[in-house]
Amino acid sequence: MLNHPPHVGAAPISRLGAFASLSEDERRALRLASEIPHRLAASRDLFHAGQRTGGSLIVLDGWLGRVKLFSDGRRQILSFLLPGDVIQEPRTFQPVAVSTITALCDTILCPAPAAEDEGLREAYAVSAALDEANLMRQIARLGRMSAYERIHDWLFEMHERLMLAGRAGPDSFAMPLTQETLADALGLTSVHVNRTLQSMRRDNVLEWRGGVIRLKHKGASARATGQRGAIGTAHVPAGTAPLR
Amino acid sequence: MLNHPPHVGAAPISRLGAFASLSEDERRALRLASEIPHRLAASRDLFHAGQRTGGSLIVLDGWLGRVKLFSDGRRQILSFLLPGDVIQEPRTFQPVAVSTITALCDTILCPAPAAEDEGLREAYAVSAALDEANLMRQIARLGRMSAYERIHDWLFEMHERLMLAGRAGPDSFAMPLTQETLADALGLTSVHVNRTLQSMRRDNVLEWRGGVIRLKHKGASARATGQRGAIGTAHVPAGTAPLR
DNA sequence: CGGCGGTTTGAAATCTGTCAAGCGGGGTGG
DNA sequence: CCACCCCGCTTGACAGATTTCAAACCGCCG
Repeated sequence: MLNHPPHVGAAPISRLGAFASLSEDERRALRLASEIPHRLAASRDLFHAGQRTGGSLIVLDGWLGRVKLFSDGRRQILSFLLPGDVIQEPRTFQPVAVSTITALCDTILCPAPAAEDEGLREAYAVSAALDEANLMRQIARLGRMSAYERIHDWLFEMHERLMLAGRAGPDSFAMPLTQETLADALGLTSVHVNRTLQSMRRDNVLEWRGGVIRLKHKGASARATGQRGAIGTAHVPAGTAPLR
Repeated sequence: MLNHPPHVGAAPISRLGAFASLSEDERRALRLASEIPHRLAASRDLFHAGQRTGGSLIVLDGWLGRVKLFSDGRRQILSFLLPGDVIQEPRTFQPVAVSTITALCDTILCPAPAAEDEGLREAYAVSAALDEANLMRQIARLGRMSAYERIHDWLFEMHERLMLAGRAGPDSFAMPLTQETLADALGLTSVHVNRTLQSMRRDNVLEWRGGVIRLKHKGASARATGQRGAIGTAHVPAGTAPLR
């Protein structure tokens, strides 16, 4: 019982319930599923060990990442899986797995109840659509944003998503990742992530202490790196606004 | 009849047929659908005009791109839609459209036949799975590859995909895009794309004349930009290999 | 206390972007 | 038919962002 915080099971209901109205049966199914949690220690791979569960999974606690490793050691985190997120069962015909799913810190997962009814079915569909939108957001981030903008945009995405799962305060959230991991997600170097974070602290955009990030000026927008002219003056790019 | 080359209708059957075995009925449905083509002129948006077709579409000819525009003019092409590719009907509950689909050159589309049978259903599913894999490949490309590697990897992806649609030779394909467009896809500047292409020509990696790209050394791997050491010595990163 | 992982800092190298100008082909209109 | 223009490709010089390499610092745990 004390194994994990009491609210762990709440994330899926909070998130999926925000996507579609769930029947009492469906909520119960989610609650039941969360009673049979699987633990995955930091830096362990999902699906690599024999732990094929034969179905989709839901993240109850901790962060996972879809990771692509290069043969020379470079690493790119393609996407993050946060509490409440659904990990779809890998399709059998899927072309050779392009990526692995790795626990970025200690995590807890549970099986995703089958969508026998309307509510869950829709919730899963919305969840999948959001996942895809987030992949695209990640592409835009890597392709056209400066380091400063990338970090800023990423922090807000994480905050929005954690809010959905009921895992974030109005302007803060627990950040379990290392700067190096962040760098692997944003296509940067840990050194540069560090420097950029410092400049954000100087700009009074955020605080990061004791594993908790606090975003300031929630309304205000980001300042572009050090760039000048057309780009430098202001704003987070359009469409970077809240996704839902 | 002479409106468009005779083989235009072949792309969908070639590509989807490679994903699942299609019944004669299904092939006929595809052939029939391609008889009612919609044209979309270069730089026009899909779904923006009133041309909601009420269903999914298939690309018969030309290239489209899923594009994200920033308020300050920056542009990122998130993904490409080539002949034979399926454009899924935008879901109604989809969070505000993050992207637009734009014709990158003159294109021809046709409605996608409903998947009433096993074959097409699976073909569409595989197609969607591949699309997702390609999004991830794009993320890895933007996040961890040098300009030289990005272009190289991208060219090979296009070649592989065009092969599926029967639209590429064993080592060449028609390239309808401008270097500027390529830059918007790879998160680079047209100037830098130009210089990098030249260095690839010097390295005898490719030829690009008269709108046709010829890839040399198909087997051989890329040389990293000008980097030295661990990375510079060689190879396209692992997993960059053919997807299927 | 020593070691370890993660964070900071500094200085220099390199990649990529910016600005600006020239070149070249293809199409259009006179 | 030719002048002209527009667009896309090229080139050069330079500025700026990000990486690389190396070392120091810090909190924490055994």
